[in-house]
Amino acid sequence: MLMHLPQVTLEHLASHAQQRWFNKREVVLQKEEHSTSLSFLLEGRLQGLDFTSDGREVGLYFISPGDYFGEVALIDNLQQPELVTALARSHVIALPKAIIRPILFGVPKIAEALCARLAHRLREDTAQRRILGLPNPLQRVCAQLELMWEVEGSSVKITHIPTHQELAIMINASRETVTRVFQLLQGRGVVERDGHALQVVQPNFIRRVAAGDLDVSKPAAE
Amino acid sequence: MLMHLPQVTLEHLASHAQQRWFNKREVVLQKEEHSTSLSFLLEGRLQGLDFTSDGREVGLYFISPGDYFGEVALIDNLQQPELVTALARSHVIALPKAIIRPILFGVPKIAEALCARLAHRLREDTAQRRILGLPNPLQRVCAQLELMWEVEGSSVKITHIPTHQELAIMINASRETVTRVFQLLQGRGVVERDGHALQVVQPNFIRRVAAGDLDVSKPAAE
DNA sequence: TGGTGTCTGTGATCACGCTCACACGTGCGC
DNA sequence: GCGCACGTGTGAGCGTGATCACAGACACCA
Repeated sequence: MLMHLPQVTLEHLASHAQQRWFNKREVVLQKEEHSTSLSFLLEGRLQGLDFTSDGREVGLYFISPGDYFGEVALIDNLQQPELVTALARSHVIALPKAIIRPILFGVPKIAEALCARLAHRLREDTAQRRILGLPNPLQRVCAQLELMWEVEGSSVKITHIPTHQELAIMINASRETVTRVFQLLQGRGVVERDGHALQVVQPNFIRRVAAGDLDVSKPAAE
Repeated sequence: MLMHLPQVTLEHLASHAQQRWFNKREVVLQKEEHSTSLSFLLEGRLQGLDFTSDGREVGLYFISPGDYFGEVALIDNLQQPELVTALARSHVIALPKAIIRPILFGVPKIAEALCARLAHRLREDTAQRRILGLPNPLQRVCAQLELMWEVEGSSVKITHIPTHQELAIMINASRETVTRVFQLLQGRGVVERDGHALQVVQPNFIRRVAAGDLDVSKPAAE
């Protein structure tokens, strides 16, 4: 996004940037706080979350290294709409609002990149909403995994796999149900736990379950 | 949004605009179509919707007169992410992409307004997602009504109330369940049907149910 | 006016997932 | 190393909302 800026501007930005490490479960952006900066995630994993009016957690999105966040409040000058917390120890760099905001709308190329980023987030939200339409938690877990995995050659994996609880609030399921789904998937050798990563051994199985093509109960195709 | 344009540009736009009426249930924007224009709703009501991978409908958002839509595909030059259909006979005006796009990023004020609009949609999506976190359909219906109602003095109402089916897909419930909820609300005099409008007689009741403060079963405060 | 299709209303059934309750494992900090 | 807290695993029970299958209401059009 910042690639279109002249060198001198970049140095200007860099001199005002604040970097900081956040521990797991630490709050990176507080909800309803007044926006003070635009933040970039360099390393780790964050989760945007919110609460229902009756107090239960709702997972909104994950943030991976390279993404920036906190744009919404920066753009409309209103309060931060949701909470952002660290799922793992994370390295964040923040550009003060006063420095970055004039640039966002001053340089057309940047404004366009910003719009593209917002459009992308809207598409992601829609994808997430589609998952929530799935009737049972098994399908939802699989669809969520499909959204998160990274393909490298023939290997499909998810690094920094969230906890069952963190997944559960993304897909409107209870923690126990997510656990049971993982038990099923691991039992069939569809996925394998590997420290903080999850190896997806049979991506097609996941895909078919998510699409509802596969009846779960019997067909253990051993 | 277009208020910042000079007169001559407005006339230029107007001369290329296409207006059209859509009947109820007609498709206004087809999913995965290539974007050709930016559209404005002048009159009526539209719904953005999508389908899960196993084929059921998912309601995403409602569009009211004065809103524009189809921006996402216009911005990122990809396919239209979701379907838009008419819930009632609707009047739509479309500006061809070739005409409007250069202006969007050429005029800083416009770019800023566009960003603000996208940020607003993200906030709305979050609000909708919050609703989906509510545990039971009664709460979700009430929360949805709260999102949609318009306050005018002491009267609270929803004009163009969607059908039960259209509401059901917004809040992940079955049509029958929505019907039963309305039966309950009408039976207690909380809301009243008035042709295509819905009078909200006791907004506080709705609010309290949505927040989970109210136990539904007994307290008919007659 | 009848006729057709879309909406709404309602009962009966049943499986599914939430909740609660508790045990186990394992990592992490001290 | 031990201890504690967090994450995971698992059972039993129960409520609730999806589903199916209709009946009735209403609106719109010929």
